[in-house]
Amino acid sequence: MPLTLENIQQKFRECGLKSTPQRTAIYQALVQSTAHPTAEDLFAQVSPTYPMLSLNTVYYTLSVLRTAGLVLEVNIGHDRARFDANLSPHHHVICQGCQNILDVMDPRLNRLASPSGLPDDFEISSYQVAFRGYCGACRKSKISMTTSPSGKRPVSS
Amino acid sequence: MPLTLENIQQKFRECGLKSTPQRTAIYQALVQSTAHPTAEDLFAQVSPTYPMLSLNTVYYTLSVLRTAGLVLEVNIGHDRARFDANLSPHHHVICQGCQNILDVMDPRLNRLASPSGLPDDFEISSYQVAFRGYCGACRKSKISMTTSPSGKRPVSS
DNA sequence: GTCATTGCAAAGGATTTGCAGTTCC
DNA sequence: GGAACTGCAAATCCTTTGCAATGAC
Repeated sequence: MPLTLENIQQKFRECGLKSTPQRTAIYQALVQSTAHPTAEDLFAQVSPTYPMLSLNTVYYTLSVLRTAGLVLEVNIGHDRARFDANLSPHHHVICQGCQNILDVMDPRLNRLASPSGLPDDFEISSYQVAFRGYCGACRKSKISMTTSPSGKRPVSS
Repeated sequence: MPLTLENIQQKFRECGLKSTPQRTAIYQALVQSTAHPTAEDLFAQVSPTYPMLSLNTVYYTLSVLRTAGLVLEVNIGHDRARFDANLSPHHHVICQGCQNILDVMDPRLNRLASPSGLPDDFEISSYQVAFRGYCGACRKSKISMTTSPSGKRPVSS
């Protein structure tokens, strides 16, 4: 189902959040994206529609939505925080070339056995698998890099 | 086997790295730790022995060792970077209370099937499972917090 | 009307960079 | 001797905080 503005506003109300244009736009942008955008990505995406929007508001909004349980922080590495509105249990694949993150919905991964070798009193509540590798495009660059006589990296941006 | 200074220095030589007292001390501290320390942790640990050591050097050394493949960056969340000299394939458990990281060596986790639903041309090269939960000590605090009439958090530091 | 939300500016913390002096090979 | 390494300081980047003005309910 497409998430209409009414859907979003109702969702906010259910969570006890005020519904403002900025907040709605930020959440909508996140819901519509599968790219696990950063705060700045969202800012760039919503900014054209709301030129007055400040990056600070994006951070604030994301922290509110995260506290309300409407979005998750998906952190790959310790660099900038990335966000995800996909709340169903899933895992991620990260391309080590372009740093893009894809969702992995494979249900087999949701049935891993508890790991052995932990202290008895450690209680596992959740887990996530992070696959790393190279997407098609980045593999091509890698190959041309490897075979290139100069050994130089292809232009990356 | 205990990693002697000679072992370390030979390792450095094999990787084409110069062997300096600071570098050796930093690497040794990391090898001897299972706590996945941050750069600052290592700085604090080595500092007493090398009072002239600068935090910058720790960062520089860690990046050199990482490039050489002698240490791995283990990033849980997007906060400060944490490092690990344990190169054998393993996974991690993170306590959401104290943020401590434990190694999980369960070999079953090293045989996960490739996930379904990926683009055909995506090549997975590795993966890591990050378990989250609460260690014994933090579970106790949680329970006492939950049952405490005031609902206040126990003093955390 | 009240309180959450917003925007702006400034602070904060982790990490990187520039550069001169030193040390290892 | 030359290149890599070190230390210090300053810069950078992402994120948070303070505060006054605005807007939702």
